[in-house]
Amino acid sequence: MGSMAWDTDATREKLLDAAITEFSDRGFSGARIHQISRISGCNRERIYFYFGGKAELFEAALTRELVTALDDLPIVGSGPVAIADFAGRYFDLSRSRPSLARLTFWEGLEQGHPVGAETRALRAANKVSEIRGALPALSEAAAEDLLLTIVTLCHAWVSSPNVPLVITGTPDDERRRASIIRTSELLARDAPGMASQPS
Amino acid sequence: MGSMAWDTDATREKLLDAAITEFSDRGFSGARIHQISRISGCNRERIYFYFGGKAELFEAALTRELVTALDDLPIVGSGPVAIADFAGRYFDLSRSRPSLARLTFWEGLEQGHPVGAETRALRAANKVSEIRGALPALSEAAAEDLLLTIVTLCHAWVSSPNVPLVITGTPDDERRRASIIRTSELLARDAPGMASQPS
DNA sequence: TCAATCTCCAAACGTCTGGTTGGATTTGAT
DNA sequence: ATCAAATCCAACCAGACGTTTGGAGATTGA
Repeated sequence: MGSMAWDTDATREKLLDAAITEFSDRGFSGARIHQISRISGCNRERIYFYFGGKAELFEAALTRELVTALDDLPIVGSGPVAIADFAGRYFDLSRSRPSLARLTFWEGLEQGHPVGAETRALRAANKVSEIRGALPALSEAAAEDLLLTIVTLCHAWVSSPNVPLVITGTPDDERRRASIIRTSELLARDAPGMASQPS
Repeated sequence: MGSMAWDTDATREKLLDAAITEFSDRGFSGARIHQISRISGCNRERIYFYFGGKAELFEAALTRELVTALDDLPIVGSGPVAIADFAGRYFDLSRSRPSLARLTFWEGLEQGHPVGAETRALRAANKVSEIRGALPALSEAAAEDLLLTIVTLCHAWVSSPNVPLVITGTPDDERRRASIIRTSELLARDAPGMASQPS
């Protein structure tokens, strides 16, 4: 009758959420299946039923978190300031959802091969197009380099806190945000026709 | 006098070298004590004799690799070009000894607290002074930000290859090197008092 | 209602892990 | 030759790990 069957989707979601948390905190090797089941409130066995194993769960968690990365961050307006604005919003996103940056680094350090490479490459390419739309003077390669620099700086800030700690003392979010924004703007301004370019 | 009984220092060194390799490759959780003993050629038990345990060996390996980081990389000359040159050499160093960058990220992601913080802070401060010596127009904070940006970009390039892969396709060392150098130079030029920047 | 099906869970399994131990073997000094 | 220290080695330990299993309880269709 009307009453709902088992809420199997909710179980999957709870497991995925817990997996994202645990894998983001401790990486693949450090994550514990027992801990994921504990914080999800589900039984350990459900992981194997729904996902197959630890490795597959890692992939599923990674996919879910990474694929939607650049989506909600359009570049509005045009010119270097629009790029700087985008960088600021990407910084804020990385700050508010550090699992994205951390999972990215875990993936690179532990796993090696990127999951969902095609999808991510596609979204990255779209973002590069957006950048070039806002900065027609930029070459394709320069736009890629710029996006890579912005993403790298934001990710590293949230996932590698001790380098900042050692260099600048107590980390200061606002200050770093301003620095990254400034860097992005300078790079955006550094286009052929606006200044002399490196070969 | 003369010759020593057993070359105990060599044993320590072999263990440390192997530990650096293994920890750099797989991180703390992923590294296997058995593997370290294997590639060092020493017995597993020697690790506990000399270092106490896995955690202490990790600290020792990290210390040895990180503390000497910025030492052999003086800033020669002055002006933005000197900074760009430094960035290029730091890039080359990171490329040729990736364990430095990787261990730094492992430390940040897994461990949290920086090992040898005081020593590293001191050397970083020295480097900041050097930068300011080459660029008197830069404020202390700006010099710190600049150093942090250079180090971050170089480290991330060698330890997080999939972001570049997804954004630019096949990674190109020379191209990235040029991009980081250009970024450093732009940042170095962006100082109060240098209102207009000729290239 | 009955039986089939699905979700969940507790317990168990086999393996691997970091770490320990005791003794055999090597080495240089005396 | 003898001694002591350094090393190796094999076995062992207890705990943690990822994974599997057997069945209990809930749900559904007839």
